[in-house]
Amino acid sequence: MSSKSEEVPFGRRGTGKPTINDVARLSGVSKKTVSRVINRSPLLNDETRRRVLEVISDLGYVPNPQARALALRTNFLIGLIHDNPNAQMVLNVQQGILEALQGTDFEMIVRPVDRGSAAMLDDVRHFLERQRLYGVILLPPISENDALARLCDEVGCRYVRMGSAELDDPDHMVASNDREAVRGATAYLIEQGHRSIGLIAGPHGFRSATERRQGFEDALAEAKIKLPRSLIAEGNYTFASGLAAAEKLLDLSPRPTAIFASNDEMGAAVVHAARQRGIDVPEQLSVIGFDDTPISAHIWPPLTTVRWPIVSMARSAALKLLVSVGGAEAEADVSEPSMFLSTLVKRASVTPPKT
Amino acid sequence: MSSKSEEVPFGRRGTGKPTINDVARLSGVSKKTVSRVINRSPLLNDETRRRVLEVISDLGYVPNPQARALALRTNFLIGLIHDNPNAQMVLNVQQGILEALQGTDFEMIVRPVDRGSAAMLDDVRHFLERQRLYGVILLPPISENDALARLCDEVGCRYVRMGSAELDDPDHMVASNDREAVRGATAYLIEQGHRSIGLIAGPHGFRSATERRQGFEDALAEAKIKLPRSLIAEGNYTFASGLAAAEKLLDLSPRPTAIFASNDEMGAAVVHAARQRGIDVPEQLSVIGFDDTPISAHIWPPLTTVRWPIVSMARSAALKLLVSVGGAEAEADVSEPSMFLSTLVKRASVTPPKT
DNA sequence: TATCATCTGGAAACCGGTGTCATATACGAA
DNA sequence: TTCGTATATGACACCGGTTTCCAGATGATA
Repeated sequence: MSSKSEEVPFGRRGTGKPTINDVARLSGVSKKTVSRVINRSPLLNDETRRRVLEVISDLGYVPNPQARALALRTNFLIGLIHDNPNAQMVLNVQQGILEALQGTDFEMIVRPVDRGSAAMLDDVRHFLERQRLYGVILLPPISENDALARLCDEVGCRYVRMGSAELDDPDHMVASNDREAVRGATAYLIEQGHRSIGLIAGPHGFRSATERRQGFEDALAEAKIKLPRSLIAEGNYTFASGLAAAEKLLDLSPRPTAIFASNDEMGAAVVHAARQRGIDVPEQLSVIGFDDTPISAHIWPPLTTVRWPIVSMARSAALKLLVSVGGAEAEADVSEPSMFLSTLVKRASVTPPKT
Repeated sequence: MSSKSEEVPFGRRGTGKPTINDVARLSGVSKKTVSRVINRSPLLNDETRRRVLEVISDLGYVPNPQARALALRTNFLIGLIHDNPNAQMVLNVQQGILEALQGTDFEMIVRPVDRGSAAMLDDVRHFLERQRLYGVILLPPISENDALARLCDEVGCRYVRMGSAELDDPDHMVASNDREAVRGATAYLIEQGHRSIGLIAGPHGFRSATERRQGFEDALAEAKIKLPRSLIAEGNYTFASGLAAAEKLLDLSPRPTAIFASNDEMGAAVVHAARQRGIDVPEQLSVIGFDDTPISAHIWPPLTTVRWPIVSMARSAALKLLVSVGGAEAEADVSEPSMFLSTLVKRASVTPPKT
């Protein structure tokens, strides 16, 4: 004994857990039958099923996910691939996914990626090929990358993209109607009497940015309001970039009486910049954000914003992936919705302009 | 063909990937030898190793993690168990863990739990037993639950607890010196001339709350300042609870000239409540928060706060779990640090009192 | 040169499930 | 009574690695 082993000991640990063989032996059936019970095969004798279930329950038997993963050539993990800098949004998405996974055997694995990196696609490919995930959910903005979606197809990994507009066929997509929502929010500002409205757009090349900008322009066009280019500033969804953009707009003269920011971080930055300049919000400047993340309710004044149903979208995305599982449950073939509507949340940051 | 299969088709998908057998055949050695190469066994002929590595590289062979997990009786997943409501903090922890896992074969799996639920421990036990995680990281506040740590021991799962004070032996713990940090922050307020300082404490029963409160009391005691109970209000780390607590303190008369909030959310709430009452921060009220989450820099005025090195702590926690892996690397036995120091970040929310 | 310890590498079992296919029983029809 | 035919179950190989155990090769020592 204690003969020095050839190999490094690594992670070995004994496990005293009951296996499918134990269950089979004790209930006097074969492994395969136990497997059938576990997988809810419809071809079983009720009496047999009952007996096996009883033994399973007595033993506290739990099937080994690793063994299943090996045999089925896919594990029970849903991956979340994202490069989103907004913590609240990422966490909301995680929450939505986990809600969907609740009660199933699936778990969630998180994988941030670096859009900037040239090796990004290779990294993801390596990741997907190694892990043999059941499926992945792509969070914007990286979800807008078509090459990534193609890659998933290529390696045979199910995927659902979350987005601000249609990106793909509904089976692979969950989206919100950003354009229409922003149109509505902007129209609200116009209703209130604003005519000089600034836009802090999202970064160039982002679908969400384009959609929101178009919604903004739609509303102005409807009201036949001209939009000088100077009233559009670009940010990249961070507070800091929003600050810079806000400063540009607030230094204009005449100054816009309202600003629509393409997300709450940048909206909060507008409020911040205004305060630094002694401009009162909302008395002298109305502000609307987008997302309805907690920050919008926590700053003063609380931000009027567009509520983006991100948790529901994420839940739906995860459920889309799981469809075709469930087997026996046959949870009706009510397919998950693919399009979600955003709504305007009116808070204190908007009033009619003084003029 | 198309004979209706007995079983549900489930997740099967063909995989055309090279296996260890292919590698063995092509390089003219046995599976075991390939396995030795992969696991960096020191007992190999260099020539053999070279040849095998070449074939591996040619084939683009990647070992199947599911098969390894089955054989080794542990997978390559690190779990993050948390019940923390602060998105930024959870994400920071995820970031730290992922930094540590970078370049290894490990992935991170996230598991939020509900402290309130009576079934919490059973849920976690089930989760750990099923998944056979390599190890888990426990985030506060749930990390302070000793029963949870015992449970990990019991099911044979490595764990590291993150905390605000020593919770356990250093092998299972990464902590910060909250008490001393808060003492310093409070001393700073006292230096500035404040004598009537309010505290918004964390929720009763939380270690972090106790530590921070004690640090606060330490500083006052050192300066021989009496602390009436009315100057202490309790929140539960959320913005809303901070608002209620702040209102209580701000309605006092005489009103405190400074408030220490046990986290940034509640600190931001103090600023918010002050503004609602027309109290100027920092002219009429100084505020200090804790954590240095982004919100502290984004509100106006930016919050002086205690920087909690949460990313480093999380990274260190993950590295602690991975110790004993690495095998050949033998990355020196420099053990990961267990205690981290928090530092005061001075921003605009503190000035000497006017009086 | 004979002997023994040390390397090196292979065959086969194993981890714990699943698929395929064959078989045994039950039952209705010819 | 004799066949299908459907239902219920089992034997066995397989997923892709790791480990045990053993044997041949090598080199040092007597």
